[in-house]
Amino acid sequence: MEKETTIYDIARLLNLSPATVSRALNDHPAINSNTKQLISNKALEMGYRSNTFASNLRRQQTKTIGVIVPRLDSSFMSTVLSGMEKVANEANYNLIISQSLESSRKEMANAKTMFNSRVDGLLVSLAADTDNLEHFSTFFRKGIPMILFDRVMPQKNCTNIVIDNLKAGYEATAHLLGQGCRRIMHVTGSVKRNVYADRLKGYKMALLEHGLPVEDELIRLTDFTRQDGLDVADEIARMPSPPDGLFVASDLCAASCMGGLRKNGFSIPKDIAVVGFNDDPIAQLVEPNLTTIHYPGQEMGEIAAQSLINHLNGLLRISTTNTILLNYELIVRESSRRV
Amino acid sequence: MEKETTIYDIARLLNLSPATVSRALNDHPAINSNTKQLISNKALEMGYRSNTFASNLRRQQTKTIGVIVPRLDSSFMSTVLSGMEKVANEANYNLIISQSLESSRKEMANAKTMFNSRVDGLLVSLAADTDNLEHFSTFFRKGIPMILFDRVMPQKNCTNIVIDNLKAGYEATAHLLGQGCRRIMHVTGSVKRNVYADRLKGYKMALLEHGLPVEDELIRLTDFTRQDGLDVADEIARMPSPPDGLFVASDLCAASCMGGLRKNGFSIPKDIAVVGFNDDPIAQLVEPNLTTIHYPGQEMGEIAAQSLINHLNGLLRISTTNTILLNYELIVRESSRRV
DNA sequence: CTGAAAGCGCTTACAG
DNA sequence: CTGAAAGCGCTTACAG
Repeated sequence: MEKETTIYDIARLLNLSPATVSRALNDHPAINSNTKQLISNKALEMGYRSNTFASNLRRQQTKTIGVIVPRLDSSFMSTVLSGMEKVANEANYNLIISQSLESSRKEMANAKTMFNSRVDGLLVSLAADTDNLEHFSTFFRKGIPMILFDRVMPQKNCTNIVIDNLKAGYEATAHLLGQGCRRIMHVTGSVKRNVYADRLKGYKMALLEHGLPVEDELIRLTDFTRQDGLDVADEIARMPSPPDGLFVASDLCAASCMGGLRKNGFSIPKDIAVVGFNDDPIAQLVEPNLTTIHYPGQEMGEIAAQSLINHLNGLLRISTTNTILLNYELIVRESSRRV
Repeated sequence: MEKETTIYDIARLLNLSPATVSRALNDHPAINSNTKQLISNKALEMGYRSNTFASNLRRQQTKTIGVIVPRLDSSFMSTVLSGMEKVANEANYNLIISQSLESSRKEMANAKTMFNSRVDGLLVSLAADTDNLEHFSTFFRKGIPMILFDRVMPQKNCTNIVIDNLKAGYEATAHLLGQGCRRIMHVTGSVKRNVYADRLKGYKMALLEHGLPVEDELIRLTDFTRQDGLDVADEIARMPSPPDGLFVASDLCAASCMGGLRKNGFSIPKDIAVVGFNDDPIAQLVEPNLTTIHYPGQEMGEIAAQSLINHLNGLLRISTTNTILLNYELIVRESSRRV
């Protein structure tokens, strides 16, 4: 194992001071450009690589961003992370990624780990049962910036990055109404989370606007598991007057529900039209293809990471009222096309 | 922003030396247990957090593991990463994750970044078109350990973690034969990759063993895209004597192919029985449910990370011949059940 | 069982 | 435009 070259080695060989070498390597304006050239050539030649730890220790920053997500193994989250990775990479930041597995307790533990890793900033999407942001107070006190994305919560000095879930929920429901549905069921998740609460509100708003009643019987709170989808299908089959439209706030769950409905003899979209949410790959793989809301995961990840990095570089302040809304899109496929 | 407490602060308040505080905090055996107690209480009280950068700089290690995968947004890879994260987290290692997007060029760039980040070790699954491991030679030279998983390549001093893809491919094909199929098509990916080459070998072996010919017309090399699946379905529909069995080395592609086949009037499994690979969630969401090979992603991630960490801690040497084989399982569902 | 001292590799305020 | 010097916060060989 060969020894690492340091700026001292370069300095010695070039009869310069380590200070000058350091400045040149960091493209400091005060250094003569010939000297810079000389130094960077030598550095290359000697296979020099900067020691991040020494630099971080000295600069008192880590060049690391912490990411806490509910789960890693979802198609949506993968695209988000992919976007974050891209941006962070380009800006020479590293990502520390951890998952809360939808548990507030694990989220707290993760926050603690991130704190001890001294991340420069935090990118968080909340677990299903998180009630408040108390466990992030250590970050707020230290002035470490945090951005919430997708599953957010209003918080002073904390940018929220979301789509307009209310409007999306409204559009999904309105679409079903436009296809002639008059009795629409909505399957959603924990209403502690903005994403589900807002979609539900949008659903209700669409119904009311069309003079239809909001019936508790037609609203199901689930965990979006495969089994939940099947259960909902069975329930529907047992109902005296089953719904003719179904809006599920998750594609995966919508897909399993469609399977269950078919087993129960329902024809989709004839008997019951279905709309999902997220535009996961699954939407185009089930039969009939699933109508859904396209959710810009990659973009959301990129924007979240970029905003945080801009803030860290002083290029953008994360202020009190800062909410970034991304565009979504209703994508109509066969599962809901009736007219 | 309050100042960070350091071991000097603790030492001063306790009238001890920083050396003793450092040792106590690291649970050094030579330190009196009362002193340890005293120090750790004080540290807690003062909200002390160890500075990893100073420690890493001094110890000349980074406590960081680099991970390079073909893509982040696959269901299989998510579970692998989830397993790695779990193990790394417990062992106080951080993960730097990057994706090659199936490109050998990007994989080289990633390797370079990892090298400059001075990762303690590397966990890699190869891109589709990678021909050799030259771009990792800097790591080999420096003695930085590397473990290959899933898409591997034989390499001195490099553990490979895989399932027996040949046997799995054989079983998938033998299962179709057992269901009465006599003309089986195989859709696979880049045969540069062991996973696809081996499954193909298994497929051929099963055919030969049953006295059936291996026909080039029945072997398709694809990228496993949705479109590839549809194209294969269309090709099948145009064949004078279409296959009665289909083994696709990817669930996602198998699913889109099933959709295409149905559009072309094929009934599954009656006209054509289908087997996929990986046991992605999609397998249980398509109709009919997809027979597939269950692939232990989470476990693979855990074992890869654990092996690397054990090696770094000197608990296990990654030796020349080290290949870890994980168990897989053929899961029979409706897409292939004919008897 | 505890301490003094050196050093890991950088960066930067200060001086010239 | 360049340098000398201090310091970031830890760890550890050596000494006692």
